[in-house]
Amino acid sequence: MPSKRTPIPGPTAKKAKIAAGRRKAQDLAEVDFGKLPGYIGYQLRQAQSAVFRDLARTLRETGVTPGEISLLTMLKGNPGIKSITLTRIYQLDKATLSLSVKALAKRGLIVSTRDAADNRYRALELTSEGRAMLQRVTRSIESQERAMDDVLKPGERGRLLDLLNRISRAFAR
Amino acid sequence: MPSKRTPIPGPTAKKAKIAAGRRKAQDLAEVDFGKLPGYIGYQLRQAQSAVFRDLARTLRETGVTPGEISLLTMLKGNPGIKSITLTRIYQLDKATLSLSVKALAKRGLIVSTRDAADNRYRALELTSEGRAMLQRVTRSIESQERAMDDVLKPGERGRLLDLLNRISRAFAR
DNA sequence: TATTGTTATACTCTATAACTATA
DNA sequence: TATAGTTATAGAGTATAACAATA
Repeated sequence: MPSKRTPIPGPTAKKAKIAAGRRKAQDLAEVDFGKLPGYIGYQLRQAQSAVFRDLARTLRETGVTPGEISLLTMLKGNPGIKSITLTRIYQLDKATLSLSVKALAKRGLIVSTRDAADNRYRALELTSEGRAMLQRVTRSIESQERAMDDVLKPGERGRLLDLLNRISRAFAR
Repeated sequence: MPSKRTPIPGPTAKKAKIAAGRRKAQDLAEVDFGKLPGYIGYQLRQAQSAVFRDLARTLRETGVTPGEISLLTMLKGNPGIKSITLTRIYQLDKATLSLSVKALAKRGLIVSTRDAADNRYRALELTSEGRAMLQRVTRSIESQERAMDDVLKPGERGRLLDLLNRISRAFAR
C-alpha cells in the first residue's frame, strides 16, 4: 500500500518545482537595480566575470588559468622576454609575476635562463610542452570568441574592441 | 668639499633617467601581443582591471570595495531583500555572500533582521550610516563614469552598455 | 645606488563541506 | 526533505617588505 507521500516526485511535486522556479524568476524580475545597469564599470564587471567563469569551466582540466594563457602567448610571440617587461605590461608586482613564472616552470611549460649579457635578467621561453598546451587552450579561447560573435552583428566586434581599448587607456597610468 | 657623486640627482642623472624611461617605453613598443588584442575576453579583462584599479584608489579611505557598492545599491533599491536573491543575481555562493553581509553589518552599514513570515530568511537593509556611505561612494563612481565619457563620443556609452549586456547574457547560465 | 628577481607573509575574494535552524 | 543561512577551511590572486645577486 503506497504511503500518502511517495519519495519519487510525482506530478504534484513536479508542478511545485516549476512553480518555485517561476516564483524565483519572478522575484528576480522584480528586483530594482537602480543606476547600476547604466554604469560602464558595473557592466564591465558583469561581462568580465561571466566570460571568465565560462572559460574557467572549459579550461578546468588543463590546469591553466586565463591569466596564464596571456603569459604563454606573450612568451610565444616574444621568446626571451624578461619578467620585468611583463610586470610593466600587466601592472603586476614583480613578486606576483615571479610566483606565476615559478608555477608555470614547475609544470614544465616554460623555462627561465640567465641572460648572458646581463646576469640580473632571466630570459623566459616556452618549452615544447608549453607550445603544445598553448595551442590546445587557444582552441578553447577561440571557440569562446566565436560564441560571442553569435550575439554580435557584423562590425560590432571591432567596435567593442575599440571601445574597450579606449576605456583601458583612459585609466592606464 | 663636495664628493664626486652627489646624492641629489644632477642633470646627468636626470638625463639618464629620461633615457632609461625611453628605453623601457621602446621595449614595450616592441612587444608582440599576438592575437591577444583581437580577443574580446582579453580586452574585457584589461579594461575591467584598469577601471577597478582606478576605483580602488579613489575608494581606499572609505574601506568600501566596488562589489560592496553593488550590494549597498541593491539594498537601497530593494529594502528587505534576502541574501539568497542576491546570490542568484551575482552567481555567488551563499557562504560568500554571508561573509560580505557580516562584514558590512560589522561596520554598521547594513542590518539583517529575521523575517516575521518565514524565520529562515533574513531581511537586509541599509542603516542611515549605510545610506550616507552609499551617497559618498556613488559620487566617486559617477565621477569615474564621467571620466569615461571623456573618451567616448555621443551615443557610444549606450552602445557599449548594450554590447556588454549582450556578452553577459550570452554566458549567463 | 639602482635594478632584477626571490621568498616570506598577509589580505581579499571565492568555493566546498559540514553544520544549524526553519519550513 | 528542502531551503536559508553560518562557520571552518582552503585555494586563487594579489601586494608589501626584506633580501640576494648583479650592474
